[in-house]
This record gives sequence, structure tokens and C-alpha cells, in this order.
Amino acid sequence: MGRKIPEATIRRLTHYLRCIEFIKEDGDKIVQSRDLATFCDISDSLVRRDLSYFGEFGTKGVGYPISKLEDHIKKILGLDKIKKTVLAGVGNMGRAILNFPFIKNGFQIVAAFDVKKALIGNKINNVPVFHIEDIKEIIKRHSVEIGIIAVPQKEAEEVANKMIDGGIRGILSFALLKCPLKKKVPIRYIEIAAELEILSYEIEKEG
Amino acid sequence: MGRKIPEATIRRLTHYLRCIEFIKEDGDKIVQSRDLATFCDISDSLVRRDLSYFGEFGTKGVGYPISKLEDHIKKILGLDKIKKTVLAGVGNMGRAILNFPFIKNGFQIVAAFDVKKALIGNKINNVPVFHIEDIKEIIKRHSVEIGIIAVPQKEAEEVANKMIDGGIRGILSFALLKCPLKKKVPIRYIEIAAELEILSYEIEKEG
DNA sequence: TAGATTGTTAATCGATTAACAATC
DNA sequence: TAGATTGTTAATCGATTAACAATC
Repeated sequence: MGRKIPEATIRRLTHYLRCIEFIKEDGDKIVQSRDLATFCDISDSLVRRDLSYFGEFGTKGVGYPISKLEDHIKKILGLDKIKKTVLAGVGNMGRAILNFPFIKNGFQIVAAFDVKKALIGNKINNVPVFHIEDIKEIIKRHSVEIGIIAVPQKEAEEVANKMIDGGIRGILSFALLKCPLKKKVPIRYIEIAAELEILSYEIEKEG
Repeated sequence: MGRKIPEATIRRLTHYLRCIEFIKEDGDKIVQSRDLATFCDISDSLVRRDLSYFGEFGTKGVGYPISKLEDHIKKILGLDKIKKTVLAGVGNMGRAILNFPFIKNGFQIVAAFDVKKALIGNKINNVPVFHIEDIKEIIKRHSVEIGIIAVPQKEAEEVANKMIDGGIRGILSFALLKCPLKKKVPIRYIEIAAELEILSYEIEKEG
């Protein structure tokens, strides 16, 4: 129960959740470290190590009660309360985001933003689209915690700073934010090109 | 110059490429490990360590010649030759993929696939759309190396196996492929929900 | 040459694994 | 109880860092 928790552990917690979602469909009540390990293609002792950072959730000789484990992992990840989210950029990627059922994961997209007049005032998958100029005020008014950036590269940094002005607490971005931002908040990236490049390396390596 | 190269090193090579793309605009001819380190927010010795796995590209007392370094990194990643790519799934995510300029990264999308009659026969961003039933044959005919899966979860595994039947060498998937596939090929995932969940954890941690 | 940065080694740090006592 | 799996510790493994010799 040390204090510093590896990021790899946090990522695996999300994979354990995915596993739990699948096996809940089978109606099972218990899951064992070996089940989670097989699903994630890792060792069972790593599963137990990961979970033990946060407490004792299992029963010796039996396993982990599924719904209790699920609740605990969600609590650890802060998913026990719905997180209000906004989306900047209503292009194809933005539309894809709006049509994913992220609410199942605990993320409610309360508003989307763009600069295109034709989009503003519409609703997409029940999410209203506003002009990007309003983003700061709407983040403030609704206490939005997470901002997703799906605008073109050259607008991304300005949008990030507008989100930060509004008091956003974390950013998920499809575009690289290379300048120093007004305030330090957690930022994560979706790097599709990088993943393709790593895949290319792995293919070449295989010969 | 050991043999086992950390995946983290490979990922950072892609970040070095991004850095090089930016600084090439400034017309510089030399980049130093410190420049790359600052861009990537890591230590300069890690940059040199990463590069030294693959040879000696720099000049002591001076730095790395930018275009030589770029060529070497691209070669390492297998990006010196254009990689033919197909896309399965022409929904919003698929369209977003088709409209990204991945050709700049060395990936040429030669065909897209879907099951919707209305889409088949069209071109999107100059990429022809075929019925998913044709994917195996087209992968074979064009020696396509990479497949991108952007279809709904429940169709993803079938599509993956069709790609493998065609002889695909690597897969980038937006959907989780949990079953054992017909043949082992490198698979990478874009996990948007997981990234949001990790972000949630980081936000909660900050208090 | 003097000043600089690379390439590399050894030391450090951190994450995973193996093993097993605890216990249901 | 006997059989099983968890939780945890110590050992191992691997990646990062600091430092500096090499050298442009």
C-alpha cells in the first residue's frame, strides 16, 4: 500500500472494468485474479498487486465479488459521480465522439462548440452546439470538469486556454498542445498517427 | 546497443519526429538532445539513450543533423516506404480517419469498407468504398499491410479475421478484440474511454 | 585550442514476478 | 478439514538518470 501508483496500474484498472462489463453479461458473481489476468494478457499476481494498492476487495480462497470490485474500481477512478464534459470541434471526429455512449463510462457531454455558423444552435445526439466564444462561460456555469479537443491543430492551443479560463480540470486532446498553457491541468492525448507508426515498427520488426 | 528495445522508446521516437516536423519549419539544420527533451518533457540523457539503441546519428559538440536524424528515425519505424492501409467502417470515426492527412506520416489508405449499400461505390477524400465482403480480396490484391478497424464492437472481431485472411500484417482498432484471432499479428488500440477514465483519476487525485 | 554535446557506462529507481503465509 | 485464492513480501527484471570520457 505504498503511495506512488504506476500509471500502468491505472490503465489496467480501466481494462479490469472492461473485463467486468463482459463477464457481468454471463451473470457471474465472482471473478478471480486469473480471469482478469487472462482477459488482459498479464500475470495474475500483477492483478492482485494492482488491486492491493487500494485495499482488500477479495475473499481468500474464493475471488472478488464482481459488483463490489466494479464499484471500488469506479470509485478509485472517480467514476462514481458523473463527470460533465464538453467537446470542442464538431467535425467528423467530434461527431464520432458525440455518438459514442460515453455516458455508460460516466461522462456526460453537456455541450459542443464550433466556429461554423451552420452548426450553431443545432443538437447532435441531443447535445447542443454553441459558438466557441461561449465555451468559457458555459464551462463555468455548468461546472464542467473535462474538455475534449477535436479542432484543427492550429486552433487547439487557443481552445485549450479558453477551457482553462473556464476552470476545466482535465483535457483530452486529439491535437498536440505544445505551448505552455495558462494553468497546469492534466492533459492526455489520442495519438492516432503515433499508434500507426508504432504498428509500422512492430510489423517491420517481425521481418 | 542491447537487443531489447523498450516500447516507451519507440513511442518517444514518434514524438521526436513530431518535434522535428515543428522545428523544420524554422529552417534549422541542427537539433540537440536538449531540444528534443524539452519538446517531449523528458531528460536529455533519455533522448540520447533512445537514439543510441539504433546507432550514432549525432556529432559530438554539435548535435544531430535534422534531416539525417529524421531519415534515420523514419527508417527505424519502417516509414521509409509508404505503407498501404485499409479502413473498415465508414461511420463518423471512419470519415475522420479518411480526412486526416496520414499520407504525410507514410500511410496511404487505398480502400474503405462498410456494409451500407448507400456508401458503396462512393469515394471519400478520393478513397473508394467497397462492401466489407471484398476486403480480403482487396488486401491480397494490393498487398495492404495495415488495417484500421472503426466498425461497431460486435462486428469488429469478424472484420479482424477477414483482414487476417487477406494477409494483413498489423491492426489498429477502435474496438476491443477479445477473442483469439486466426493468426497472431500486432494489434494496437485507440482507447478513448480509457483515456477519459485515466483523466478522471488524475483529476480526482489532484483533489 | 577551448567549448560544447554526443555516446556510453554504472548507479539508481521503479515496476513486475514468484512464492507463500494467511485465511475463507 | 482440505482445497483454494487472496494479499504481501522479497527477489528479479527493466528502464531512467547522472556523470563523464570521447571527440567534433
